[in-house]
Amino acid sequence: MEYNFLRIEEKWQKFWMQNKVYKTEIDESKPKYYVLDMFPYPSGAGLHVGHPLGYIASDIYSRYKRLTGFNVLHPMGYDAFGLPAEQYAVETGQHPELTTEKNIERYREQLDKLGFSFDWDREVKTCSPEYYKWTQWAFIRMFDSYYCNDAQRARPIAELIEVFEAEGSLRVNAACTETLRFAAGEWKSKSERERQEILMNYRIAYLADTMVNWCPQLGTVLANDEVVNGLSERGGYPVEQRRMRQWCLRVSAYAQRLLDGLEAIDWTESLKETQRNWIGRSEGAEIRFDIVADSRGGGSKKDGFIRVFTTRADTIFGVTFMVLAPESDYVAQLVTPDRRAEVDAYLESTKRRTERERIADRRVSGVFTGGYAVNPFSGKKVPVWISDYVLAGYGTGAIMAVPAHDARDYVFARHFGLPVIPLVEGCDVSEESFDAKEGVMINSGFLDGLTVPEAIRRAKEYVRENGLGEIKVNYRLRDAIFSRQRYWGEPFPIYYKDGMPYPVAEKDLPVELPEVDKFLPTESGEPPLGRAKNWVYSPESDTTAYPLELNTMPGFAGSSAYYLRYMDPHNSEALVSAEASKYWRSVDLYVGGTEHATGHLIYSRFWNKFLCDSGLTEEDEPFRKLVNQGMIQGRSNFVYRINGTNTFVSRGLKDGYKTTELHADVNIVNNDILDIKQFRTRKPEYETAEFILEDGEYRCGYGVEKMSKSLYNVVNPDDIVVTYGADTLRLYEMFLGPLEQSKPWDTKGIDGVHRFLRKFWRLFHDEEGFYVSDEPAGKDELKILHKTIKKVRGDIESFSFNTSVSAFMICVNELGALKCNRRAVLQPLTVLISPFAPHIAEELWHLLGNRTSVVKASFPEYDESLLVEDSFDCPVSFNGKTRFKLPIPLDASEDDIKAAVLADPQTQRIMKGKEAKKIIAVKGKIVNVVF
RNA sequence: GCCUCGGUGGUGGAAUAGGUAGACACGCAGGACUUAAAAUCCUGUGGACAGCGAUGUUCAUGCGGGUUCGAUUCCCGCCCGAGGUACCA
Repeated sequence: MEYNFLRIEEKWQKFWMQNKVYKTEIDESKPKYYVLDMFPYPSGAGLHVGHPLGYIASDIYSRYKRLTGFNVLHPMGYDAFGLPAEQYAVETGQHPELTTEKNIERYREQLDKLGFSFDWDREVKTCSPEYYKWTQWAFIRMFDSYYCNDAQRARPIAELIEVFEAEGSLRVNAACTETLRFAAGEWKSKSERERQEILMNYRIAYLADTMVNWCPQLGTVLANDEVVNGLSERGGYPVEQRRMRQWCLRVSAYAQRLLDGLEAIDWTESLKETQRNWIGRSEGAEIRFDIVADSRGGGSKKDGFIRVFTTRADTIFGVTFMVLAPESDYVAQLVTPDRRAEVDAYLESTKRRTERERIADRRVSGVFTGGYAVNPFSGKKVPVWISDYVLAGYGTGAIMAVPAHDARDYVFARHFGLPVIPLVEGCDVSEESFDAKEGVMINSGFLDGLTVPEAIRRAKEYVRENGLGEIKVNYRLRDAIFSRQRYWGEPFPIYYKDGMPYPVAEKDLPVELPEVDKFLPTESGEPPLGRAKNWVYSPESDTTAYPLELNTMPGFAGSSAYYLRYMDPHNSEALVSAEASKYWRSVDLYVGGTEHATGHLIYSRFWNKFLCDSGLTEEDEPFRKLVNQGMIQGRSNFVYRINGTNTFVSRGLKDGYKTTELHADVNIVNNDILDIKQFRTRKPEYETAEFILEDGEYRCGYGVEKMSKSLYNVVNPDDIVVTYGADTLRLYEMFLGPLEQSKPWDTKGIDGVHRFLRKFWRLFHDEEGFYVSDEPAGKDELKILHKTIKKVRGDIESFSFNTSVSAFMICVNELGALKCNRRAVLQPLTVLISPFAPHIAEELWHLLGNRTSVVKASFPEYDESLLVEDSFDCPVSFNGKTRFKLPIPLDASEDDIKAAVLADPQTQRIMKGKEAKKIIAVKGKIVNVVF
């Protein structure tokens, strides 16, 4: 009987669905295990063979865990809000909900063909109101919370109000935008609006005027991780800096916890490192430089000093000037009247440059303010400049410049002819700065003679002891900008009263996305929600219709807590019930791509920590172990058209001609040989094409590129499933190489895996049909089986699925050679392979006479005693080089082994009568003779 | 620039505690079955040299050193590739 994979796969997919074989419930009698895939954004292009790679791996692991006695939660859903659907809507007028729904259907169809063991009853879609109700709910919790630095956790904002009422803000140590100082009496005398403004300074979800990444083409602001090299991640449009009032999340309050949390989780070192870089902790000192009074500009109103942050307090004696960011508040204090015109011109010119231009064009620019400040260590007066190489958003937006020991300051100093004072003995600063933290200090007063690390420590102590500033830790991580001027996203549960935002009552959630006539901004420049009719809210006992927020939430809002919702997806009372949260706790294994390292994976960890502070989640970290699957790239094929003709020349002959390289659809190329007949049908102009062949064939060139429609290298999983079956596709994707590694898809190797499945099938069949023998298994057969069980168990635990597939192939080849058809061997082997190739396993499992699904079986154990040999083919080496193998009894002593080796005629031939100087015998491993 | 991970046959890749380098598969070559093709099965397959031959010799895991009886594996210094990050003070 033939292996009819199409019939088998259809049959069992139907069976699994109808019987809800993969439905999961809380079961206290079993240990839980939570396996999660990063849910996909359902794009219009559908899945290509690269997408399911991670899903296959996680499915294998889930099935394995189930077979080893775990209650496995393995859900799937859709990250359904997003820009492409909205842009498509703008172009076509179709509601994004419709296109999204259509795409989801298509995704589901494709996924269903691959035999995944998802519990589809738990499906979530971020765009459904039942789901985003809880995104909105979490946002309100953040709005109603502040971060207490003493307790290192979020607390209700009501507690903060109590403190303000009792004693004012002086003893409050909370994460905030600006440190405010007021007494209880002052608080009490403030108006409602003033109080709300003060509280906004502390809320974890807060509204603030900040510098944001504004993308004019997209008409929206973007978070830092959505900007790559000054261009928008989506679309690649220029991004500029703008000051706007936006919702933000106080992620920076969690910087240290996000950093510390990395220690305890099982992620790859490189991913942790990426996050550490992104968080960017640096230890240093914040030092005050007094502004020289008579140089002060007219606009001086407050402090009279400039704060700077530095990690190199030791270099303070080398400060020859200071620099302010153009957007810095200090600018107004320092500009002298005679410099005003020039400074204004400079500020104007920097404002016009986009971030991209600043990066691309690093020419030195700057302007002197006319003002001076005093070095608190040396008492020396230094000029204060403005330049766009200092960033407003990091540290204090002002720096002390030490040109001798900082490359950027050096370039600036040389350009404007400012002095450079070397501070390290023997360093040469004639050509470039000396940035290394090594050497012995000079020209540095009381720091002279200390090494650099000693000097850093000493200088920081001096700052603290003399009240010149404070020792401080700075983070690069900024608060997340949480507003988007878009339609297709979660609406904010916020309304405005007297210009101040208030949260919608919990009972009125979700605030559903309203209908609009067009998905574009309004004529007055408001976001698309400005077009909605009746977009207002009336809180209880107030009949006034207050306007609702016009912005929507960004893409990462919906993906930040979806793993919690899967635990209890239909709960209308809570994001997740206490019972479900206590049982499932957190994700044990998370599989997905690295591209989310500084986006989703930071936001999710932040979101989870916030919910954990409120007692809603059990674990501080959401994803205990994370595996990054590599990208499957496309393998493109090329044809070479001779310039100015319609003649195509084969790869091997193309060097004789001037040709243009064109993509050929990989689906009409086999082993790099072009199907000319099909090629002619692809484009009208190809119909009459001529070909210069080699050996009667047209050979294509190839290259590895991203898998994309426009490059004609997309391979569709549906096509593979039809020709080879889902089990073959699953095995082949795993066989392709290590999971974490990126690799090009090349269909030609798939035959080997398909052949293996047919051989496997044949073990259970003779000419008549299904036949297995009930005779006891032979020793050799059991040994093959148990060797494979041991190998596959180890491989799955370490995610080395590629070598498991090899182990299966070896096993089936060896059993085939023995003509093994014993049930005692084939039954456990069926269970063993079922995580990888579930359809064929299920079919064989039933043919073997089992009534239940193979999912309910137990993963086979191996018997070590069967694997032990009584003798061992010991490799014998001479001077480290292995020459032959000698069977040696395992119980032989080392002396016996040495004697046996020396007595062997082959040894005598190789040594040609020479004396052995030394013999090393490692039992069970090797013998090495040195002569 | 800094950080992380890699570099093994014609190709994808094995070698999961320093111990037979190249498992398994693709491709290729030869053979069997077949009127033929497909499918299937068998054999060979890192390079060089020697031999009719079984076989033997020798070189090989990016390059150069080191530790070791023995290094793809550990250490030092380079080269190359991929990814992350970058006026972050």
